[in-house]
Amino acid sequence: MSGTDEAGLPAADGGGPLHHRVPDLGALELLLAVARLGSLGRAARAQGITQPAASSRIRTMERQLGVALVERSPRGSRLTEAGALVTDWARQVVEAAEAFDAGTSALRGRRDSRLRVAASMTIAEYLLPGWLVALRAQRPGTAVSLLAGNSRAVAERLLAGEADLGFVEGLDVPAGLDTTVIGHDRLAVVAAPAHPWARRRSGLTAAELAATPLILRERGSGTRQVLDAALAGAGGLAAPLLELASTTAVKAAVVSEAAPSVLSELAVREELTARRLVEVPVRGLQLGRELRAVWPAGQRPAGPARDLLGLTRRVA
Amino acid sequence: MSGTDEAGLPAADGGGPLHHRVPDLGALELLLAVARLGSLGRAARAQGITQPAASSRIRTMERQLGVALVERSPRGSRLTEAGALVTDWARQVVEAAEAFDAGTSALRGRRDSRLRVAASMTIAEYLLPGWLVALRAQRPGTAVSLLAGNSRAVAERLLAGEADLGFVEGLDVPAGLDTTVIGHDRLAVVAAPAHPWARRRSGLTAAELAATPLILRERGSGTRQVLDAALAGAGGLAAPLLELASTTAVKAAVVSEAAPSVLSELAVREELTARRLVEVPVRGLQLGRELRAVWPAGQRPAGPARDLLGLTRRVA
DNA sequence: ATGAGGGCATAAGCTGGGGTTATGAGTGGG
DNA sequence: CCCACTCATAACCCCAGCTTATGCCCTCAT
Repeated sequence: MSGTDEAGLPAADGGGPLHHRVPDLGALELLLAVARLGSLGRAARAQGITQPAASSRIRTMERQLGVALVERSPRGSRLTEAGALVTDWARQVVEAAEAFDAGTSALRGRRDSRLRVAASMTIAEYLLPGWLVALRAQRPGTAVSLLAGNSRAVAERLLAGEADLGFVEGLDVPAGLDTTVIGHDRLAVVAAPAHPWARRRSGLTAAELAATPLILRERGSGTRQVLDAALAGAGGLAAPLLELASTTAVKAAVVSEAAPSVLSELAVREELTARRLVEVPVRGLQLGRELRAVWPAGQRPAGPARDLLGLTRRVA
Repeated sequence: MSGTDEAGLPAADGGGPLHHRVPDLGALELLLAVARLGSLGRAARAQGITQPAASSRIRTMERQLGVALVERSPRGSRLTEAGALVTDWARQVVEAAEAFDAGTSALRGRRDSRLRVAASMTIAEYLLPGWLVALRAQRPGTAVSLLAGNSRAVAERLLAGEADLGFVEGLDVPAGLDTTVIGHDRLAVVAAPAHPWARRRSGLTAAELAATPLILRERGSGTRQVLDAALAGAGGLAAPLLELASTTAVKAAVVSEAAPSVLSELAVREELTARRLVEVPVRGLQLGRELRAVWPAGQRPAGPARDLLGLTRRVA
């Protein structure tokens, strides 16, 4: 796939595979329950297991992590100081798992679901799972099905009556659809921290960016489309150094190949805060784009589609 | 703890406990390996298991999710379209788990670690794990120990020689320490989507905010400190409606109790994109604060401390 | 005082998911 | 045409995590 080869670099983390050093989801959920409920027994009941099971599980986790997490007393259990910290990190994992669950559930429900959503890749990857978690919290019964594709595919599904609500990023508003802006995204020029551009506080010029071979998604992706348009005035985009199929492959290539790329802000948020990637400012270039909800012209969204639309307004 | 009671509301998600519907970390890692390496067998070897085990595991996962993830052929395996999407969501979970691992490893290493870091709560919760993952990727051998506390505690540790590098947010630069700004954070006024403030596009005035009883962290937290200072000119902060010990408890209370709060942008990023919370703009109020690295005056960071410092520059 | 009740720990026993080895069957390149 | 690679199936094994059954400790109300 990309330039990264697993056999070559042994995972780059500290020791064996991750799941030997991280408790499983059940244990993390249990820990959250203990934090919330203040007692192993109650937490156990909440998780549908017995108290000894919970006790043992927490103990195992403490041994595995080498840290005391809960302070047991005859009147209940409270989190240790370290336990509070661990619990917060655990919550991040559980929330990611919830998003995973929401996303995959939507993927499973094929035609029969009550709300059929079609979304572009970036939105499906980074935004939709969060929305679905929120939707589920608000309207627990709603069954959602998801179809991911580019703008054209989304439009086709909607017009064919095979989807109730769509989400696209990009500049074009497909014909025959009504639309509303739900937020904004921005493309960011990113480079590995070791790349010369990473030190440029002053920023690039648009011409400089246009002249540099980049690592990019393949032509036709929404991201690529916006970039092409933005750089049309600056001499047009240089031939890409590498064209890859997935955003993730691009990110991996940027990190390792030491060539820059342009990616959605949403896609690189994590990498930027962890400094695996660095954003390079570009002077005088508009790389913003609108995130839009779309639906068949005239058919104002109702029912679950309306609920979801309400949730997504004014993001980013 | 807060207003949320598990016995009352049954978890608010779709069905049974999460870990019955989400594959465990091992399976997710395996899926990522398959995506990266293009073959079940290679992925298996990379994970240190045998090919049949990998085969069975992926198959189990496909049954569990009800979606075909990989397309098997005699020349390898490629991801399905759905599989690519699932893999991306899986990656988010695995990355959260990596952060968990990095954080807890640091917590475990007590005194003997080579790099001893002291950090304020917000930074320890939301930023440090990501940095540690990056550090580990860059300098695999580094053993880090972590101590979390408020600004004063961080300063004490550094001055006592019990920590090599510290991170604080807030306005005060503790005496006897050298410091550099590594980024900026911003406090955000947040409310539940149902709260009247959530509809205010025009924004609040500072006086309005000051006059409203909020849900807050207890006095002494860095967040609270900044807020007090910022509202001193606007008549001072009203008596809080509720004072809670952890950021998470505050978030939960905001969602359920329908009273607003003021929290670090870092802490509510997830909730904002999922619209579990809504940010309310405030006119003419400076709620930014600097994130600073600190170390004992004169002792310029060297070795691993220098590495970590290099990683964290210019975040947010 | 003293029992009732909630909270945690320990012990013994079962079960199944996930691992292994061994093998077979399909496909494309030399 | 056979080798080298892929994946699937089968038979077996093991231990993580569950259960039930107990006991101790502490607190609070009678």
